[in-house]
Amino acid sequence: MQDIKVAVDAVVFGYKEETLFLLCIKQKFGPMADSWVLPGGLVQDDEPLKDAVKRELREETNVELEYMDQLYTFGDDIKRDPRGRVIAVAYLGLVDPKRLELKADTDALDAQWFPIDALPSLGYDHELIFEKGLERLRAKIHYEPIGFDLLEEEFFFSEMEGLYRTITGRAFDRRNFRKKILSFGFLEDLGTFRREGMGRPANKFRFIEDKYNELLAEGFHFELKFA
Amino acid sequence: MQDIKVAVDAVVFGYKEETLFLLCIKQKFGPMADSWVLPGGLVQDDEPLKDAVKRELREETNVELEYMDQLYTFGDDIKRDPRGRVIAVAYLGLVDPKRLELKADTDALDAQWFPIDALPSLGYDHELIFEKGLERLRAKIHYEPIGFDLLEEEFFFSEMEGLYRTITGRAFDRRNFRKKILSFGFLEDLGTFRREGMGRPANKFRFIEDKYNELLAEGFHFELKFA
DNA sequence: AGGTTTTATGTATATTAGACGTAAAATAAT
DNA sequence: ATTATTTTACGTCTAATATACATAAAACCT
Repeated sequence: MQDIKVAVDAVVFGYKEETLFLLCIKQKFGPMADSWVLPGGLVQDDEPLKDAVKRELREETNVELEYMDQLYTFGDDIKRDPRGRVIAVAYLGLVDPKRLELKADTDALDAQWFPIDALPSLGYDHELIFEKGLERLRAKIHYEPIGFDLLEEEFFFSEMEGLYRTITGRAFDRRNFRKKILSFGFLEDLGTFRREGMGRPANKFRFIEDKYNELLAEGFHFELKFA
Repeated sequence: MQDIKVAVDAVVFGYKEETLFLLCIKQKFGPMADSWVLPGGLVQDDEPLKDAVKRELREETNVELEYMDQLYTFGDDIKRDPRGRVIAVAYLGLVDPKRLELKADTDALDAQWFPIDALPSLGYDHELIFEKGLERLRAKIHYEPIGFDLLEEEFFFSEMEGLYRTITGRAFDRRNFRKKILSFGFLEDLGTFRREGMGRPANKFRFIEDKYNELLAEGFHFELKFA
């Protein structure tokens, strides 16, 4: 008779002011009580995996995410959980943190965004899971338009630029970047807006998902390189 | 108390003469006895996931694969297994079928390669898993040099061409394809060999993994497009 | 009014992708 | 044995794309 437990964990990234954040909770119960860990927990017998992550995320952080991507299943290390054999199916989520009201809910002592270069030490093997999530994010940014999930619905081009610079860690030419993105044709130009501070006013843009899907159907292939 | 079982399944592709093959077994026991399914089975309590797939593959088909890639974890459909809640961690493997001696081993009635466009109907949700594997294979062929796992150690360029034509389903220019691949610099030219049948004798080539890894370290990025 | 900052747009050049031409080395046909 | 046919090998020209770089416009600051 098999005795293996199945858990789900969420690697949720947020972006704000040139910084990437990871969503963490302080655990209330169990062997890692008072440690920071990724949101997550055991799957219920009659619950699809993807519903389980969403539920845990809601219960522990009050964050609602309509869509998360399956990231990786961690099950090679027999002792990754001190309580016994547990495999974890990890999911990757992206949000603009301004859209969400964070609060430690029923199942957690605290919930907080940490800048990824100033993380607390994480319990279990969750640093490994985080690393895998970051790696995936950095890969995906090149071939899927996921950046828009991390920005506000309406954004200035320089904000998008900053996001890509932050995630890739590379400097690139603003003008060529803008030209490239606009050439895709899935951004709507919302016209000029005053910005706080100095400089010429800038145009805001919005990602048109329908247009993107239409392009995909025509064989379009999103791709960005940052030499 | 959670009651979920954990299984592993293997999507193993082989290539021969312009055809892609899928490795299947005829199940001996259980609700799917006498059905064709993917090799796989329940994970043992003290067994890493990756060891479990390799073990099942060996026990059921006599196939030894040193490396398999995690593909996807199937756990959203509560009733994917009629015996109860089972989630399956699927792995993707690639081999040159000529290198392996196939035989139904202890745990299977039969083991066989099927051309992917002439598959028997598969038990459980294994057609779904196969589809996911095929999709991943077709994606990977564009950005990782996985083709060489499916070819013999030493191969003619036209064989590689046929493989890429088969997997992508597209015609492309032989001359430009060859030029592109050779420009990468990870193939060793083994000189000219007589071929059976007509035509000018051709050079054999070999994939130099060390050279490829060296290139990766220098920032090289494998990429092929088939417009 | 002149300097600074940020945005908007354009152009010239280098690099790469794609289309295509032809010769060489083997077998097959007459 | 000479000529076609098949397959490979190698090269060239052109179009498309990426990269580097120039300049003007619109705001704020002094």
